[in-house]
Amino acid sequence: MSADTPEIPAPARPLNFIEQIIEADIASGKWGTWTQADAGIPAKLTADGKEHGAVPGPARRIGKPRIHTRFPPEPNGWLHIGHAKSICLNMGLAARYDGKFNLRFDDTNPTKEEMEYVEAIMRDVKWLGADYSNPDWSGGGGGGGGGEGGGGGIYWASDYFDHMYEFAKELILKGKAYVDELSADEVAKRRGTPSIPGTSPFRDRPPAESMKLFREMKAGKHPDGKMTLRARIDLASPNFNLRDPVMYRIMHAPHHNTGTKWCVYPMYDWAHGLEDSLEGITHSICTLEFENHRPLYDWFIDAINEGRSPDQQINKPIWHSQQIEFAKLIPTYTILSKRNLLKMVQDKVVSGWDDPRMPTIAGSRRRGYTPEAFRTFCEDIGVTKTDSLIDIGRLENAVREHLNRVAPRYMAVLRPLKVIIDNWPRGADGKPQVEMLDCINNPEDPSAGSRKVPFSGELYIEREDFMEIPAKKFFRLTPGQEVRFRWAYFLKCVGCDKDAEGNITAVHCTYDPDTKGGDAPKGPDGLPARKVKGTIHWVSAPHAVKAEVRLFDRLFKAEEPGKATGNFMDDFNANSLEVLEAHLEPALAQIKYESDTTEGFTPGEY
RNA sequence: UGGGGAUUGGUGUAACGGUAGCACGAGUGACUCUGACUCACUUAGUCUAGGUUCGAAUCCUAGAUCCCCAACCA
Repeated sequence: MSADTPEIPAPARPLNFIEQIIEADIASGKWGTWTQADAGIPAKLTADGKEHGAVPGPARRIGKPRIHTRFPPEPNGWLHIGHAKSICLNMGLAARYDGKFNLRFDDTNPTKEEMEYVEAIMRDVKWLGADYSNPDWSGGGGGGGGGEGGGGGIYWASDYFDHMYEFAKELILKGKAYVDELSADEVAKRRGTPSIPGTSPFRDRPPAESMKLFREMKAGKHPDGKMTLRARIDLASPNFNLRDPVMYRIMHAPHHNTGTKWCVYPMYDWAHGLEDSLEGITHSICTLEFENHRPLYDWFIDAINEGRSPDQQINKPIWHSQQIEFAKLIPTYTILSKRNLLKMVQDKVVSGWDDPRMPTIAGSRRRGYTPEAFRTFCEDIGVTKTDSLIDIGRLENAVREHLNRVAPRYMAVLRPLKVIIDNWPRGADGKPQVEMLDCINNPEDPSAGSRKVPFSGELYIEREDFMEIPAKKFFRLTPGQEVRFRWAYFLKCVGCDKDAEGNITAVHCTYDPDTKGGDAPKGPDGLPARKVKGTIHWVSAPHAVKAEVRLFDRLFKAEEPGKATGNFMDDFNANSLEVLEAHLEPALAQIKYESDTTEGFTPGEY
């Protein structure tokens, strides 16, 4: 990174529309540059009330265009793969422009939120690669060589409740907000229609009176639902979000962060822009359904800033972030709405939010998916404003592609069929001799090395790797055909045993000692003397370690569950889980029991 | 019905008045210590109808279809 060349990495693909906006912003200098003061993590109060000091940002960031994104989940459920798209987008932008990325909990509704979710979310965001707490975090990662990003820190909407309350009082004083005593039902009735304006008898209440009532609301003098604070905007607006939206409602409910300090809680529209503003977010990226809220987002900030001037010592204008909307992820063969995922967990049709079949990030992790795969996938599907249905196979492709590159290979037999090598040497006790063979761990990666695996005269192979009467183009084991047992020997099938019902119970083979290691003997020309068309995997029967293996199918049979009937459970796939007793090679079994990182492979865990 | 968005091969996404390209899928072939992977080739598209222009996916007009909005949810 030299001083005189642009820092922004060359795009590996066309810029998406948000990047185009950002490039234009940078060109115009819209958001200014990072200063010594704001390049790191500011001093703030943490959730437990303790203040921690400012953490300085890296020197390299100072003077560069200011790009600051955030991921603002409500902690009311576990993160799913749709959130992964948003996280990858936001942290990717921060990384690309060497800006900052905040994780912020949008915890404005204590009746729906729980610390269990907070912890799960932190785990998942971190796992995806966003080191939000490190001011000098280098995002982007290896391989593709992304830029360096910045951890902006972890934030809570609830930490801003005091600020929000003060701003609300300002709006009341300006006549831009009033306390309304209509019940929820009455508000709904009086909301009007697209052509008929809404009404409220309290709309012209004097500011002083609203102020008194608002203080009483905060002081806990009124029960839930008795009154609200509403923004005084436009009861005739064709955009219903502007028909005097509620800013505060009364909720006598304890909050995981603020305890019982508050009994009035801010609504999303009032809170969200302020959260972005207080954190100095430049680009507030959200999904398409908030497009109708953008005028309101802007209205609130403008309303606060009205009458403020940059020249003043205090009461300077507050930061005004830019909201940008993109289409959320809609994958095939699953559902993503938290409400429905919660229902599946509560109804126990899955084992929990992290059930490996769930479309959650935690479920994906247990299933063996990798963060790299998610990032590749998100790059692959792009960012647009078009509602598009994404084939879930594309995510699975990304996973396979990554795993194919890095995963060590072991052998396991899921549906065993015994193979007996008739000419394999046996000891005096009749037991087959054992030979330790070298098996390559990953043909794609020589540095992964090899392992020793026992081989003997009695093996297991997959049932489907043998056919007594072969189908056309069947290159595996069948009477008279020679195949390679991976990394072992060429074996030729000479027949099979059957039980009284005619089921095949064992296959008999002979082996060729000259093919040890799985290579055909070389002819005089130095080339292999003969070839086999098939290679199959195996485990040694006397050494095989038994394990329970769970095979996961898609949770839903339909491409778009619930589309036809409206009830997504109608498309639930009852056969989504198959439990097998499998036979593993000892090396694999060892790996499994030793490792606590290969969650998706631990026998007996599921 | 009112407001806000969207529409390019089977799917996803570029092209921002100047050759409709890329990826996935599919098909064919080659290669292969798993028929996987990899590689090569092929396949197929601008919602409709008008208009402006030398030239339109792109600009204009009209229409069609889909998504979002009338929680004291986010």
